[in-house]
Amino acid sequence: MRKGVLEYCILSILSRREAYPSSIIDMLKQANMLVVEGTVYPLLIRQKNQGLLTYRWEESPQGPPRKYYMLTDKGRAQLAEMDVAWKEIIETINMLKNG
Amino acid sequence: MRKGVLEYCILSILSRREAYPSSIIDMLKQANMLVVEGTVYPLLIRQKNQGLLTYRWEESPQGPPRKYYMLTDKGRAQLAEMDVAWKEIIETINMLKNG
DNA sequence: TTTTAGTACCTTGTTGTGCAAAGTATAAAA
DNA sequence: TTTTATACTTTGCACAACAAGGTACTAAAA
Repeated sequence: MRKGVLEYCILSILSRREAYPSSIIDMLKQANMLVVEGTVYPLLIRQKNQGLLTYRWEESPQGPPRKYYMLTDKGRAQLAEMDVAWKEIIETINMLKNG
Repeated sequence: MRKGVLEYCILSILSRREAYPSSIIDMLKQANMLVVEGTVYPLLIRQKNQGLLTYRWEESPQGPPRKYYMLTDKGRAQLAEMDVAWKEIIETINMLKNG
């Protein structure tokens, strides 16, 4: 069931602060939202191509440079829509369960 | 985002009472969970093949006979697991949004 | 100076889900 | 007997998630 909400999770994470893919994966793992690189990298690229995200390179203290992603205005608008949609889904489930 | 929770929705509907596919689709539509036949029929067959559902034929007052689906014990157990998983997903989203 | 270890980003091929569209079948009304 | 309404089913496509493997940069160890 977690599958469908991944896009929402990533926008939510980036709404708090910019982050690079490896750290996003770590955050999702810590939140019990297990995912793998092969899922997250293409998803970030898709969201960037939709104009929801943008990024900048930054040198790392150790290792190769990091690609810091952040929300665009369009991404913030999309997140606001998804906040509404998410509440509706929760309502819907409650309705189906309780009548 | 609705996509991933369809299986859960159907088990939830059938936990209240048995139902035939056309009426399940109507219930989902009324709950703003828009779906189409080409999604629901294969899903019901999948859940039946997994042993989560069973069905019986019943004559309709008008039109062709209806295929009434109902939960098996295994289906009820699966639903209980999904109830837990669903709560966890809601918690996870909250955590990602608020830290 | 070459190799290894650690970190980070990316791609390819497979699988399964959701959907549009078309198809089959029953029953009753026109 | 054709149409209308209801109901179940199948086919082919598109795309998302994943496993697995690949590329590349940096620093420390050999």
